[in-house]
Amino acid sequence: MVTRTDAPTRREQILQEAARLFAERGFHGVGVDEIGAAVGISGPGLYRHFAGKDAMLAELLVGISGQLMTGGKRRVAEAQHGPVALLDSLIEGHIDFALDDRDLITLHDRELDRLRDSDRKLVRQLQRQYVELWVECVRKVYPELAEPHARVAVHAVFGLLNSTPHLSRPSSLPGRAATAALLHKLARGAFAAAAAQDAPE
Amino acid sequence: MVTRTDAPTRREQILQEAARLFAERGFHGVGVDEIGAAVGISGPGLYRHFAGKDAMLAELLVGISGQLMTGGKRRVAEAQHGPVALLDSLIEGHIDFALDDRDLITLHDRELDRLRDSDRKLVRQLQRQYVELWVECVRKVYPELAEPHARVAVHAVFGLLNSTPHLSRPSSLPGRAATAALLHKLARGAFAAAAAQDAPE
DNA sequence: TGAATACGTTAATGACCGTTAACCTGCTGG
DNA sequence: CCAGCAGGTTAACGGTCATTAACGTATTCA
Repeated sequence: MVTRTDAPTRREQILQEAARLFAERGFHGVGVDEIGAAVGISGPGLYRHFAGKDAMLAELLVGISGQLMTGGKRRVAEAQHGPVALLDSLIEGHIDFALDDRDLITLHDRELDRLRDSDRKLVRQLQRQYVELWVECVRKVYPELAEPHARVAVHAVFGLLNSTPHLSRPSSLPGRAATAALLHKLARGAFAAAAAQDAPE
Repeated sequence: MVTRTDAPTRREQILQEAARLFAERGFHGVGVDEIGAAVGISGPGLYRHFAGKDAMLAELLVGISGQLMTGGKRRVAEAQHGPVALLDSLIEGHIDFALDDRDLITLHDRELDRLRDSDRKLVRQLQRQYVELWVECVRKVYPELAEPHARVAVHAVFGLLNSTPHLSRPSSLPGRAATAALLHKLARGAFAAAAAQDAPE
């Protein structure tokens, strides 16, 4: 992991606050004045940094799917201990993202339809590729699992891993590490069950 | 299941179309004129049936959580074959809902924050009770699972089961029955894995 | 019959909000 | 030293949109 020591640029501040607000109240539910206020400048000042409100959302969503996709590809490339270890690595990466960037995860599947056509296409393409990464890996681990089933299972596990934002604010959570471990087990268990032969009645 | 033979009232038509539109483009992304047009009347005509746009969303969300809660309680009351069968019954009920009322499931965790305080409180309370229903049942099936873990697992499984709206339109799905069966297996597998002792390295 | 009621209509109102215009200030490099 | 740019400001414009007003029509029923 690359840890940054330098201060975030104004642009980055804006993106972060915009992500928080969009996640809280929805894209249309937040005004540019509020986003400005959140970083200490006022409404129209944002236009020195972004072409418009849409552009902020686009940059956020493209950034998210790109990051997921990049991380996934890196893990695939670095895989040296077989498909099982790779699957664990993918799961771990996704969990880190879900736990550390709740706002982005929320936006990711909530505001996609508010994008311009071209941006939406790009994001969807990245998402699809990311899914394919997982599907391929899952099918190597569980060859008996038919492809359409594997795809549904992958989507379902994404839903499972992305469920953390729905938890009442980090209150009585078992602690970040324990939560991550639990989610990991849940995901692995789901895949394993999908692949298992139907149990006799 | 109670099957209705009589035609839906205008009110119900409106609610259904509003649900579809809200799910597609978000509460703030849909105008009252569009909702009206979807049922063949125009904008302000809706005010003969609802106090306002907010009221429609409120009725939808309260209805959803109420329905989930009622169905859950009924299943608990009817349970006669032990906790395992009850858990299966709860899972089955939730899957039916997720597959048959995609729009409502989508709204359910996307637009909650657009509600008036009192309505939001009511919905959240119903949701919490529904979760508790599940948590109790899960803990009977897996007594070794600590309560906070069970709660996280239940939320995660909801995310898993609610993932169907994210699937590209009912295209290459394995068919409704097969999808339901697969989701069921995934959910059971996830719970089982949560309860299993940590596997030795 | 005829009054009330249910269910629409179109036009107007008023608020909100994204965006642009016009203007200001301080730093920075030639 | 001053030109130019980066990064702000407030005020104004224009469109969208929920809601209300005012009005019409058919059905019901006493």
